[in-house]
Amino acid sequence: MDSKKPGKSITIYDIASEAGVSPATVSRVMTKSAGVSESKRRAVEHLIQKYEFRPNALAKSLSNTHTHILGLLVADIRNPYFAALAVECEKAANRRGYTVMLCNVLNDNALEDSNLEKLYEQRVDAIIQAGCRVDDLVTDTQYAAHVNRVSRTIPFITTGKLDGTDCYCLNIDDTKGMKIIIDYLVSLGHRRIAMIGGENRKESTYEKWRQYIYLMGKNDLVFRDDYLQEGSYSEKSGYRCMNRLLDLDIVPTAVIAVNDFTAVGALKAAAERGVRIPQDISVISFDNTFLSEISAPKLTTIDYNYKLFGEKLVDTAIGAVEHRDIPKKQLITPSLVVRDSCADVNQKKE
Amino acid sequence: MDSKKPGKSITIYDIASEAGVSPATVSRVMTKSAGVSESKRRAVEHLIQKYEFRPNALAKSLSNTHTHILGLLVADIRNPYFAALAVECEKAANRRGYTVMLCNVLNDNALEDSNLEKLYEQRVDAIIQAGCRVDDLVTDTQYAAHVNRVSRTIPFITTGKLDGTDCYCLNIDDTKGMKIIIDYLVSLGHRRIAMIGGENRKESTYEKWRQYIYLMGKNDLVFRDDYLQEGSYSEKSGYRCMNRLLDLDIVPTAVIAVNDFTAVGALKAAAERGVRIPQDISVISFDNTFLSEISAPKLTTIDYNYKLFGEKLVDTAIGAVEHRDIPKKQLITPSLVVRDSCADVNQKKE
DNA sequence: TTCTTTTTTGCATCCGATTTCATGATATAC
DNA sequence: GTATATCATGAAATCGGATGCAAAAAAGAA
Repeated sequence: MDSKKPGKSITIYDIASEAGVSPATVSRVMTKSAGVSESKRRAVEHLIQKYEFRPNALAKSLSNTHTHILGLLVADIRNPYFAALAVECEKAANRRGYTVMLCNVLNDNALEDSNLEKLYEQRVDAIIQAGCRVDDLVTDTQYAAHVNRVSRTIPFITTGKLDGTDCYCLNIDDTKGMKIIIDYLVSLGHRRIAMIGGENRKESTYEKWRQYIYLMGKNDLVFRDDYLQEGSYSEKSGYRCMNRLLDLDIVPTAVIAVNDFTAVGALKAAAERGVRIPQDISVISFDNTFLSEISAPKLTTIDYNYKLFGEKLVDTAIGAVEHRDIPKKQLITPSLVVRDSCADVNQKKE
Repeated sequence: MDSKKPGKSITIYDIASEAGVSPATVSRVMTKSAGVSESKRRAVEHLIQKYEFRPNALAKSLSNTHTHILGLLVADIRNPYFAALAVECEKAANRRGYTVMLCNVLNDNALEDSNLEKLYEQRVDAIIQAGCRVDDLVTDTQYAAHVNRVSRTIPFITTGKLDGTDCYCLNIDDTKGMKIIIDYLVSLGHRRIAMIGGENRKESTYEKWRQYIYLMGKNDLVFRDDYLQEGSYSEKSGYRCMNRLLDLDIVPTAVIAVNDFTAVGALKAAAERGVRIPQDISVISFDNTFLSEISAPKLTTIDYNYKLFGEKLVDTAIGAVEHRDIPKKQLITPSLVVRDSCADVNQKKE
């Protein structure tokens, strides 16, 4: 039957008995705590090497009530934005001796709830939530209550706002991001600027729109309702929105895409209709995922500084775990990455 | 100080004492095991509801020696291929009551080793490894030894081959994949077929090349050394390889890219030089990630059936955990997804 | 040498579940 | 009404480490 799969792993008790010491001493060696004589320490260490002993993390966590695991809930890891963020979180966590436990929400509320419970049952030290329902403009109160229950025992960090809960919020400063974009386009001489993609129920998109409209007015630029094309976050959506813009009587000279996917769709629509980017129309987007590097032309885009973002997320989580005094709200300032998709309106070259 | 962060979660003991029963009874209710009177069961269930009691998974796992967690080591989750696979693994695992613990190797051997140890310390029930060193043609013997030690106690499933270890291997049938491609191109009348991208030290790439060369001969097609352009797996590499092909005296009529990234690079090179895809040259690739959907034109590509792949990976893992009789080697048959990047050579339309 | 002080060491308990086993309570059979 | 089988229940051990505490050993002081 299970001829060779007994595979019981060895324990500090095994080491202890072979070394002729107590399990407590082995434990002290493992945790490098003081008060072990040099001779016994060496004896124990030798056996640890010999058997390649690796302590059972479950037992460890059970006894000292922390797991050194951070739960990370993301909307969908297949989206390069979340993948980039998740990797940076994992790196940052690793550097600090923590592990990340990743769960995908996949736009499924039931799955989001069950993942939340799973992380809770695993007694992760903190939960970081990026995307998902937390980004919705109007907080689902039942969900908020759910989060509140969990966050009573486990620190909760979110990239949304999640009103009515006791969470740490860490956001990208979308207001500033949009301002950087508009300033840049204005500096290139653009006056007819459109914006495509996104859903108004999403906090960050809503903020971008609001800021877009505000800055249109403030800079005395052309604002038309049909220059703000609502959609979603997909390439298809960008394609559709861009086509609608290209059908207008007066076509904009610059298009802001809500994210890289949308921008890629816009590029495709333009290419199909023989509209040259950036000579005829400039395109600029948010996210700076690898898509902006591989698209043709490469996209000028707002970078979220994933490394810093991930690091702050993790630091906030760990800080909360260690009861340090962490601000409840923090903002990350984005920056502009200039590539090839924007041009000066006055230098349209043939 | 920690004014409101005591947050001790409740236990079966708390429930037991309030219900006036023993912890054992509470446990029986939790695990839905038989032998609890209806009255006590209801009393306990009521308290579980009331306090929203969630059992400590650590304690549970410690006592019954399985965690219901599957470790998943991937090369880099930012690569859409791994993201697609990871999500399918997670879904499949969830369906079977398991959780996935994901770790990125990020092309860093030390990180790969430490992740392996971390998963071992967590006592995950099984480890699935996709990409990483396992895909190397020549197995690093030291690494194999390392894996062997872990796989003594934890079933190990890999998408590579990993000679000299006791692992379950689950591969894509690249031989068949290449045959499907060549057959398809031949059916479209192509005779000058090139192949770009990949590294010959990677098992799956090596197999593709070998099969490509073999089928060139078998089908009596044009084979030239410079039609096989070695590179890597990036968009940049595809771009460079494609340019090299376009510089040749006799340009191929079809190009096989080792993956979607490479194909996207090839499309970009072609576009820049005014070469139309697919009218002038057909491009076909492996992977079928979302890139093949958003590229222009959309890519005809080999699909790996991520759902089935993830499912088999997870089933193999769980099967091994449960000591069921699982084949040590399995193959997944890929299929062709026809989109817009290949054309019949005889119908070059102006 | 004897009395302190300091350092080592192990015993025992805890963390929070599961599970075996013995016991007491019920139900069924004769 | 007694004997037997069935069922419900809790006490206690277990999983594998961490750690407070007291005892033992070693080191220092007088």
